[in-house]
Amino acid sequence: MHAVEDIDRAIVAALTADGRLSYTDLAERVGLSVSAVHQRVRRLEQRGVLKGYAARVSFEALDLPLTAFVAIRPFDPSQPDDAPERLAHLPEIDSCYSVAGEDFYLLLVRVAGPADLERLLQEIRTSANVTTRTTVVLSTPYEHRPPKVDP
Amino acid sequence: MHAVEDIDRAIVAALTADGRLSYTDLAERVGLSVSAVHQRVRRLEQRGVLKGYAARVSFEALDLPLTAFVAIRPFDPSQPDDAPERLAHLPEIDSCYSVAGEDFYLLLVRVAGPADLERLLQEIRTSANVTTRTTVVLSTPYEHRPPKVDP
DNA sequence: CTTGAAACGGCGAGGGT
DNA sequence: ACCCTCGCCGTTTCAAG
Repeated sequence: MHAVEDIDRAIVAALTADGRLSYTDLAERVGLSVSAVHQRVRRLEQRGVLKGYAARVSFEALDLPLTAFVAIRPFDPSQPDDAPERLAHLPEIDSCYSVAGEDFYLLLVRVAGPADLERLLQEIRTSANVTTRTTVVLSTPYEHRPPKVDP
Repeated sequence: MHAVEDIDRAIVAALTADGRLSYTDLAERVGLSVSAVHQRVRRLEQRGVLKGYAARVSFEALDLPLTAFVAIRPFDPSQPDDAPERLAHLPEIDSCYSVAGEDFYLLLVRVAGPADLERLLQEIRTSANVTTRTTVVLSTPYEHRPPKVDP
């Protein structure tokens, strides 16, 4: 997978900050014609550099004000480790990271409150046969910042 | 901030999965006219339920293949705790969570490789006067899944 | 990469239930 | 209050140079 350079980086940076930018705006921002920009975006998409577009939502507004990290490790390490697939059906799980260190996976979860968190933890433990260690998020100073692409 | 319900939930779910859906597609998906959907989306945006739109990028393609979690706590807990602001200038930091538990903050960072991670950790320690405990991410089974909004 | 032209979608006005 | 139809205009998209 090749690196991205020059104008493409500017396009990626702009779309990362505002995924709904029109090709017209994008074109005058990078100094090319609309068609040229359109073509570059399509190439970036089919190369997998741009993987898609998503709306940013307020989890508070969706009644999911409680965020937590859940570190998990297998109850029986000799069994096959398929925790991610076993947990994929739980919509409260935002992300699943396989990590080095004491734990096997780190989950980022979003729930309505402590009661739902308790229910979710029990569900995680029984679904994947794992133990959990949970860290509650108190506030989020910032999240999902656009990566630097200009250097 | 009120809860979101019925049709609005469907709109949010659709835009979370594809932030570039046209109002035409959105309209036939939720069974309303284009104008009605457009109006609802604008209300959701100005109520802050929809906070914006962003392109999803491949961090590998951007030469940031190494992800890690960095737990930090102040070297001197008696000093004012302004770590988030002190670290905000570092573009490698994707997210900053204030957490309960042994640590003060949990950072999600993305870098090009171990050498850059080392540099970043030194920068974090000196910028915010903190100690760090780093967990390297080996792989990411899934990330940023759309929240459930249908029930 | 650019121009140019056709098709499409965004977006507001006005009226109806 | 909410929704629909209608029409204008900007945007997307493709063909040709």
